[in-house]
Amino acid sequence: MTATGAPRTIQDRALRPTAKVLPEHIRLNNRTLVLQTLYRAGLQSRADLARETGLTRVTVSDLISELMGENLVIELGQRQEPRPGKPATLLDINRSAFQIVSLDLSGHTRLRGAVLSLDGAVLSSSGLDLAGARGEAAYDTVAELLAQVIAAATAPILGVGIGSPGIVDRAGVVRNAPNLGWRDQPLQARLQELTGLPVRVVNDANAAVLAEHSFGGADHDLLLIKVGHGVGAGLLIGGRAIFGERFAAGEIGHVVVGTDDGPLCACGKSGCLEAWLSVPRLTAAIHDATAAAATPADAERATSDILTEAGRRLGIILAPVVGALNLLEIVLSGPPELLDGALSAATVETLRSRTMATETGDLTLRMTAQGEDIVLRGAAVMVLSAQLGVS
Amino acid sequence: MTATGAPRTIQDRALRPTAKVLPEHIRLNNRTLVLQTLYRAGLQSRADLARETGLTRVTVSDLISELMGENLVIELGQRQEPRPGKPATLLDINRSAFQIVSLDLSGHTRLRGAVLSLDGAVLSSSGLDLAGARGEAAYDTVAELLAQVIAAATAPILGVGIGSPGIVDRAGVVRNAPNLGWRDQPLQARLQELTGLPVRVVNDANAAVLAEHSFGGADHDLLLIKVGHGVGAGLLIGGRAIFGERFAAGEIGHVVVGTDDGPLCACGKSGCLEAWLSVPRLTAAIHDATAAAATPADAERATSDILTEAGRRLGIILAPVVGALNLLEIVLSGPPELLDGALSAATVETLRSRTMATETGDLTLRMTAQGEDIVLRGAAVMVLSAQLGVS
DNA sequence: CATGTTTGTTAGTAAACCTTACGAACGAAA
DNA sequence: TTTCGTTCGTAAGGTTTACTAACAAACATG
Repeated sequence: MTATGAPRTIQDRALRPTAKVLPEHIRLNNRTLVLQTLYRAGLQSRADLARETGLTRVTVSDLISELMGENLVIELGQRQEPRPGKPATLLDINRSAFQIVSLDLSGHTRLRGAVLSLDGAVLSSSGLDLAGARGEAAYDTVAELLAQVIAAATAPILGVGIGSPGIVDRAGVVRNAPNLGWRDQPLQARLQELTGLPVRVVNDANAAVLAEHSFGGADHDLLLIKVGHGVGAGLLIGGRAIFGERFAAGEIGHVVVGTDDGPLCACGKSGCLEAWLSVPRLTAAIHDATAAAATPADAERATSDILTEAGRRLGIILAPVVGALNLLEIVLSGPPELLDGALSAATVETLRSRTMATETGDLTLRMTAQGEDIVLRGAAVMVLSAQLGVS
Repeated sequence: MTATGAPRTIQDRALRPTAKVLPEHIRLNNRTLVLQTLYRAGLQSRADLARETGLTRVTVSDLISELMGENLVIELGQRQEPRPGKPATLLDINRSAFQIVSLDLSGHTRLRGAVLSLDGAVLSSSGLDLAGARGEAAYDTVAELLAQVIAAATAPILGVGIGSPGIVDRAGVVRNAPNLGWRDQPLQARLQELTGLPVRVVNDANAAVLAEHSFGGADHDLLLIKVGHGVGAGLLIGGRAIFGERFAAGEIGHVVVGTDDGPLCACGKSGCLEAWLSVPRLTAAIHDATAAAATPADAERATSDILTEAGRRLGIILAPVVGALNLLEIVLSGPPELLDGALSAATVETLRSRTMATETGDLTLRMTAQGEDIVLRGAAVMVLSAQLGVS
């Protein structure tokens, strides 16, 4: 045989096969493919799904009957458009049959929880003050909030998604979360045991970037900067979240910015990003400047200067990341009154001036449209992805 | 049904299914799995492969007979170890049946080519001076070198791998390579047409990082910095190369370092990484300092200072990337007399001092062991991956 | 009212892996 | 020397999957 006759691999599908594949895995893949297609577009007939997925009508029918048996898909009557041929039976995900429970543990003092629809809409929400609880007390507070939210659900719960600050591994163990006083806290396993529901625990910034991807119309490569009590990042490359070898990807709060020192940080270093950009630092600086200002105009100018400098610092630290990953889309999440103005303008300006113009010409930086629910919705995406393969 | 009864997906296998799967895809996956297992470990029996892959002996036998029919696998007699039972028939990839042709176009003035074995060993190599050729003339030079190397092969050629400087897209079109005077040069398609062989063209730094991964024992997450006439990076996350949305990932040469200006760069900005770190800049600076030095000791001290500062600059620009991606392994490729000493020591020191110590404590930075053949071997990895699914 | 089109289903086929069973070849123990 | 248990590779038959082909139902249109 000739060399050119050497076989092509499924390289486009998965770079290297890491496990054997059996016929039943085919079924799972195609089943999920159909579910995903239905989830994204909604209201389609079996024939539509066949055309969209490339499967035959026969196979789609078979998969749909399986999904209907599990109450995941329902028929919604016949299509009304006047067309030749037998009218199509419209299908959709049974969007009201299940609900998702999400918790956001990233608030410095207050934990939030919500019941969400399968579409990611917040149906009801509640909160609980952490009241300085740490360690096991913090866990108890989380469990109490979770019980509250579960009780508020009005349909079977598909699963529980939780966005936690700190370093969270793939098994949902919170390796380190200083604010909650947790080290190696097996939150996912404990809550799964406690509730009997499927639970997924992820880092809050990673949850946020998933929400932006699924509900914010973001592209496959996306960097989300979450500014709050601390500063963290969530990174999506090729539609996949990046976790890092020690699950600490996105932990850029304590990376030093620039070569001219800067404010002292709680971690002991000078000029960390968090020392420039965290909400407490910014509000304190603005407060001080406003108090010292002679006129309202002076105060406004001083405020703008502070935000511009913070934005510039963010741009300085992001420039190498944007260059190395060739990122085109950056999203900011946090208080819009701080981020959405002089700060983000300075960040874009700094990024453009410090990277190759030809590559960053179409770089976009914007605020998230998800508002404060971004972590809750991202945690719901994790549940959808884990339970249905859909997102 | 209950929510917990909702089906699990193949999420661990592939985040979201993007295409239908047919029975024949199973075959391809398992066939590649067997080939890969054999490629990495070598000299195994069918029963060994069955145990290793999880497939049954029956299936492995069937796949092996298919692979033997394509001359990709051969039998090598019976295992000699005294064990109970029927002795095993040892198998291996037919490593001498095919060879790989690689080109490295990243040299500023000289193009290199080589014939490699399936194991990535350089069997013979040759070179051709670019002699200032640009555009179509540069293409002709590449084609001439390729013909030379192909003629030197002593077995059927599995494919041609090429590492090119500049921005290369997934189809092997060189979007922009200033040194060669190429814009939107469809190098892969042209050379494939010309030679009738499968051709893969990738960016030189991306090829290098693949070589380090496959032959250098590197982990799944890896950043390779290639220092030459310019400075580029290749990035591997989860064992997959990162290309970027505009295929410009790793183009960090013209990202500005620090907040204190720096040398003027050819691109017009001040303080670009390339202005600190490229080989021409370093050698010129060292030359000047040596000439100005009063004593050999002064010269040595000045040289060390220059290299230390360059290393510090590299550390400054890598710190945000290392933090954002939680990288633990960085490899340098380039002239060891410049990189392997004060420079890399300063880079590690700077990285440690500018990122979270707890996360970068086990960060390693080292020179590549691949030497100057790194791009050639990486290009060969591309061929192995594309043609056999093996690497 | 006949015709063509579209939908969803039924029946049968091909491909892939699996389980079960078997002969061949070997070491160890009776 | 013979018997037994082990291991290897192969053969036969079964299961799962999706495909092709064919068809009835339901509709629009000329």
